[in-house]
Amino acid sequence: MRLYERSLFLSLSNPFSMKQTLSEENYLKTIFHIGRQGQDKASATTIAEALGNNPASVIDMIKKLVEKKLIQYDKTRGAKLTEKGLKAALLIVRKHRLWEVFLHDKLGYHWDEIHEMAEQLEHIQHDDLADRLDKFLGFPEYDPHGDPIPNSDGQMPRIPKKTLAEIDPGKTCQVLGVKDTSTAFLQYLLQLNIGIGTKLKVKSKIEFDGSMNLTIGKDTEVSVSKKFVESILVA
Amino acid sequence: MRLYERSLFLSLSNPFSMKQTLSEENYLKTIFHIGRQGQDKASATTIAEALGNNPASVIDMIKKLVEKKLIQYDKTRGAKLTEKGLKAALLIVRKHRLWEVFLHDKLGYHWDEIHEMAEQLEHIQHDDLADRLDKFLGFPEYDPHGDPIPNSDGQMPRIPKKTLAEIDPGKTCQVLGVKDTSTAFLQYLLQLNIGIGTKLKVKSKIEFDGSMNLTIGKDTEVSVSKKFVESILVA
DNA sequence: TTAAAATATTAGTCTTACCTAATAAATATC
DNA sequence: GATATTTATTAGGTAAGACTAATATTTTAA
Repeated sequence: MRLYERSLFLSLSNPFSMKQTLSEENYLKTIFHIGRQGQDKASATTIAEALGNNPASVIDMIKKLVEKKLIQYDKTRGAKLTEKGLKAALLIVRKHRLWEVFLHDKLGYHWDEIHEMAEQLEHIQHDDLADRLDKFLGFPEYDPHGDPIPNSDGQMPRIPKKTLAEIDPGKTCQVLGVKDTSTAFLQYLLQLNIGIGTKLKVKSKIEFDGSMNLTIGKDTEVSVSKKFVESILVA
Repeated sequence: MRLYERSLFLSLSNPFSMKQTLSEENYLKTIFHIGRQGQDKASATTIAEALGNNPASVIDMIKKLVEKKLIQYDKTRGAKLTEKGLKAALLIVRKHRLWEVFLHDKLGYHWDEIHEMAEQLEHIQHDDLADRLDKFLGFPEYDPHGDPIPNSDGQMPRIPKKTLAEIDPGKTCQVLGVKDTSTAFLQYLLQLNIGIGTKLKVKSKIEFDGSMNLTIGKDTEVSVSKKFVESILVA
């Protein structure tokens, strides 16, 4: 039996859930992502930074989302999604990642080109569009960046937690995903010919600055930074 | 050699064309559709009716579109797309119809369910998304309602002009498309089992009210109204 | 524990894209 | 051609969602 990250046995696409505006959806998604990063709390400032907005604007929206019972908010503890808000956020994430699979697998875009389009596509509203798309794509479990796709009940397979930084010298591992999905990083990976499934051998580790010497695939050798090795998920 | 409705040899997706807002796009699309219906001019009132807006709001937007050189406007002659506006409108129509093909052919939606989703999908912005989608779908020439899809140069195959109303009694014809894409009409057609390619035989024509008796396919007989026969395109 | 720094919040503005009500202009009808 | 009707336009207003500047509250650190 598969391990699931959480047990939320509610259909993400039930017709009773009220629709959110585009802006509300983006806030819910952001709060969801901050919450799941672990460390940070979803404070007004954190949310503002993530969205590139002013904290004052965030306060306005927080009031609106509390009003709509999509989040709980406490000045010191920050924002937290309610069951209803979580459901909405999971549906948006589900749609985002399914569309990324579509753009990558069906239209042939590279993984550094798909994020911006998926940001738009995730807001397309229709009762069973996500489910139809899911079926059409063959019920993928991970998106092209290795991020887990919530299923129609809001369940997500566990994400791999180990980063390349934790691999010992001499060992070989396989890329499962990335923690950083910025265009700059993805294009760098593309240039190095590293994608999901690529085998990496850790030649040596420099304790001084956390950098590593790697063998990519058969024989390409590169030296990469601490930041780099901490952004790659492996098994 | 194919006949094309117009000769506009400009790429619809050139990177110099400025982006429009969602609302601007909807106005351009509406003006395009009114212009191509033939009879009506795109007056403030006509546009307002088509969009379900107030004429006063339309005037505001007309000013904005004139300012942006997307339309020309004359109080008595109405609005007319400039070359730039036409290009923008054709791209929206192209995207709308391509997404309809996707929803119908790939996700298995019926033709009465796809319009609303395509209204959202047509606004997704990316340089070559339409072209990639076009290729993925096999360069379709018509959407699931029989409407022609502009190619990447803005060219469109001629649309069939003959309606069922023009077919003489005793003759058989084939459905090529519909002039009315309302849900009510499409669901009625679905119920009658009429789709693109369906063969219809005109049994008799009632001169009094323009209604007709038809044989659908092999043996189903129905009586349909004037409004009905004028909404079906045939060859 | 108290001052400095960081965060949260309020108040007031702005833009987009709508609206209503009132007025002006064009068209149609007698 | 004068009047009724329809259409166009202006003026002023609203809601969403952003902003800036000013103020209040927390948190951190001396």
